[in-house]
Amino acid sequence: MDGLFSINELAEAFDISARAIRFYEDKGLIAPERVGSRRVYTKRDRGRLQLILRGKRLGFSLAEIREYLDMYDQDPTQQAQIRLLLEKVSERRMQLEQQMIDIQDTLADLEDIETQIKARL
Amino acid sequence: MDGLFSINELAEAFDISARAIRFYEDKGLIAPERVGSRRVYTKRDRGRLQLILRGKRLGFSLAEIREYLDMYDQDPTQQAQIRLLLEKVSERRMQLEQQMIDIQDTLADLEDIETQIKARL
DNA sequence: TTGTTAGTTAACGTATACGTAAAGTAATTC
DNA sequence: GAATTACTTTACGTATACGTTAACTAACAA
Repeated sequence: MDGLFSINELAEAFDISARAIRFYEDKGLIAPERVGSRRVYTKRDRGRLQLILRGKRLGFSLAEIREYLDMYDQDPTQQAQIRLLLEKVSERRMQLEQQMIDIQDTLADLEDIETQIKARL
Repeated sequence: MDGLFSINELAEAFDISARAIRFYEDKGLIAPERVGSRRVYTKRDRGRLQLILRGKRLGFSLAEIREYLDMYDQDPTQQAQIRLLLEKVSERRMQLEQQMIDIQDTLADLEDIETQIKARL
């Protein structure tokens, strides 16, 4: 309630499994404090998790996401790394644009099929 | 030259490996004729391959793509299946829209970082 | 004290989509 | 005829991202 979360609270909030969250920890993407053996997540941890999930939706691998998170943690003046990220995002945008075209093509195909069906009625 | 292609011609044309094309055949997505033991692809096979690759770009699994290809082959008046496909495509569109938002958010973050970097100079 | 709930670690299992030898064949070139 | 090119099948290997037991612990309730 005071800005701290349990693993299951976060899992529910983001609609992922607790197992997944532990897996991200195994891979070094997130590192919550412990109270005894239990994981306790701060607001900042929560933000990191959100970044992880966004990265995933963008199609990046966990290894890539880890690099970017590390980058965020370190000196933000490392322009070379920022440029690398910008490039990756740019690549992803191009893929997205291709996907939009694919979607449009597919929808056009579906319309053709529908038209044919209706013509038969 | 007369509308027939070898596996490597198709591989080169679509910038994928011949191994991938054989794999799609293994999975029942495509079934080229044989001349002796060698695969020979018609224009229609080529069209199927294009559909396969489009499906992949759209994020569908080979198993799903196979279903849709089978659907194309069968009686196109099976409206229930057409509706299923329309639904799937609609789902994908929603995912795409979320991705667009993710991209925009990420770009906004990157701009913030760039701004901070420039402020330090 | 005995559940019950909520968490933990460890480790093997799974699905997808190919990559990568290995070993063989068929047709063409020298 | 030997070599080269272009294929072929078979089959094991690989990476990613978790799922799924299994077995245990700590805290609180009945």
